[in-house]
Amino acid sequence: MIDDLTHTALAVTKDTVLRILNDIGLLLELKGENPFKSRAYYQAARALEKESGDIADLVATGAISSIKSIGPAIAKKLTELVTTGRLDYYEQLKASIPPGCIEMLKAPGLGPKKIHILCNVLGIATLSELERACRENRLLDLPGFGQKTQEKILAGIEQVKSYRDRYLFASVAGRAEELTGFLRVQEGVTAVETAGSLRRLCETVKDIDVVAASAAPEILADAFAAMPSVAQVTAKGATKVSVRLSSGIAADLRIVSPGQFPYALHHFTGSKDHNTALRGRAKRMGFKLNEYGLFEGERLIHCSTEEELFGALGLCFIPPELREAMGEIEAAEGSAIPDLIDMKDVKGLLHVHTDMSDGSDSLERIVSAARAMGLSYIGIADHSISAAYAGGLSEEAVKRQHALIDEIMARHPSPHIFKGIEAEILADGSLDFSDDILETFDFVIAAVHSHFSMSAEAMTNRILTALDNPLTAILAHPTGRLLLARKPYAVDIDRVIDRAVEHSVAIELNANPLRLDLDWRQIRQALGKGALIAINPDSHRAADLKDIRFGLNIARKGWMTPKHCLNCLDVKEIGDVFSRKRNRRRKS
DNA sequence: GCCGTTTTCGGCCCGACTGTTTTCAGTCG
Repeated sequence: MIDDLTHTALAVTKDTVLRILNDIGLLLELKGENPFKSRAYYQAARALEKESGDIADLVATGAISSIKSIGPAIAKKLTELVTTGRLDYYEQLKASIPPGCIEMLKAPGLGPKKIHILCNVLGIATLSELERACRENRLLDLPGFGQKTQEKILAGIEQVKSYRDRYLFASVAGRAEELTGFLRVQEGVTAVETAGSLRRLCETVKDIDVVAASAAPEILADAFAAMPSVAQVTAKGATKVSVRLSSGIAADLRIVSPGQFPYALHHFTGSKDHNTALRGRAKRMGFKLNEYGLFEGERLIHCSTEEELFGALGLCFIPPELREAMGEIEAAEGSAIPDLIDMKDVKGLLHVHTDMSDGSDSLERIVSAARAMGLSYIGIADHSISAAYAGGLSEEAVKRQHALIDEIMARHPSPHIFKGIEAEILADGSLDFSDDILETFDFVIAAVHSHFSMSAEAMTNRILTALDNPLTAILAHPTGRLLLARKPYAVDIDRVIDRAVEHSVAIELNANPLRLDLDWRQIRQALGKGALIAINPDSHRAADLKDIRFGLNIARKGWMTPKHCLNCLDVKEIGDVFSRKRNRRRKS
């Protein structure tokens, strides 16, 4: 997806090349070009992604031309891009399409064809122009458009607008680290921390909040405002500097004295509701709490860390991710803050795609990545036969994959490879492979990927039916949401959780930074009902196994401990869990 | 734009749904 059209090529990495190829595909679609031409660019990106070699070497040696799906035209463009750092064709293409048209793609129900018509017939170039045209009923006369379409587009625009100026945690966390790294080495600085929703590990964030302690605040404020990544300084004073970075996100720096740092860090971490509750507690204890300190009358109660601040209020330390006014203060009072799950507790990863369906890395590469991460097992789960769009596995392909897994395990016993499948939950709740086939897997993940617009009642019954299948071990991404892009489908999640608990089906916490589904609020709810959660990467590249960290963030935010997590079981224990599933089917 | 034992042109992965049509195009996953 095009999110940064101001790209100026510096070092051309493989990721940049892939992004540009995909952008070209998208731009060609928006121009109304031959759809197979744009598909050729998407295919070239996919093919290149699977190549392990360095992109510069592939170009230098001419090996780029021998990659299937990269013909003479694309090879020439890639050579220009890698050797000069710029691709003229791409720049011209970008310049020929209003950025507003690209934003329109984010509205559900609007695709390249319709956008092409809107731009060329009505001359619409921005989202607000499109909104006005809808309200003036100007879409009704266009070929292929009607009342319903116009209403759907209007609803889509509302959705896009509501997501504007929000960012995925994963796309911001790295930038925040760069920023704090830069600030830490400035003159006079004694402490720097990210605060706000980012520190609370929220799934999406509005801006980057940073708190710094410095003996020389003016120098730090100047340095921050002058960072190369700053596009615009929106406010600048002695204690607060606000900027907009060239990537579009806003960043706020608060500068305090070293002695004020723990109070300010706590204050700017929030949440607002947590702060309100904590201030109330302080007041009842005869104190006053604000960003500058904890006071008894005029006297500052000295705290050099957040731990000491909580201690002064009769509480044990509350991890930032729990500060949502959801019972953490009461828990901290009774020293009942749980020992939250961590990467060190994770023994293996399930729900991993390979290049046999829509992943881009081979099984061997994924297994060696898992080995390098120190995992003791990995659970392969490619798409099943009905997921045609994702290269779902046929029965024959399943047999081939199982033979390959046996062969790899014979050579390398560790990590252990569990044979799984991400089976489609069809509209009636049945799974798309027969139970006889499903039984040949170690575990079955059941997933909804179609028919999203059912009624809540129908969707709930559909999922309950899938949970009733004795072979279902895990329910994938239970609400189907895509953060900042698609709302969850209508479903009674309470009943789903109850049934999953009843049948000992683990509920997935999908760690893909776009999904993070089940939501952390519902995780907490599920844990209360005794649910077991599987934190799954749903990875499509070997490198994406590391996305597990985003899932762990959300798990912690949902008060999860290792005992709540399926993949914190060791290889023997989880193998037993899977065996019991298959035995239950044989008995039933 | 890519590909090829159907080989230099003509096809390229597909099924369901929706809204628009009166047999189909666009979108989605």
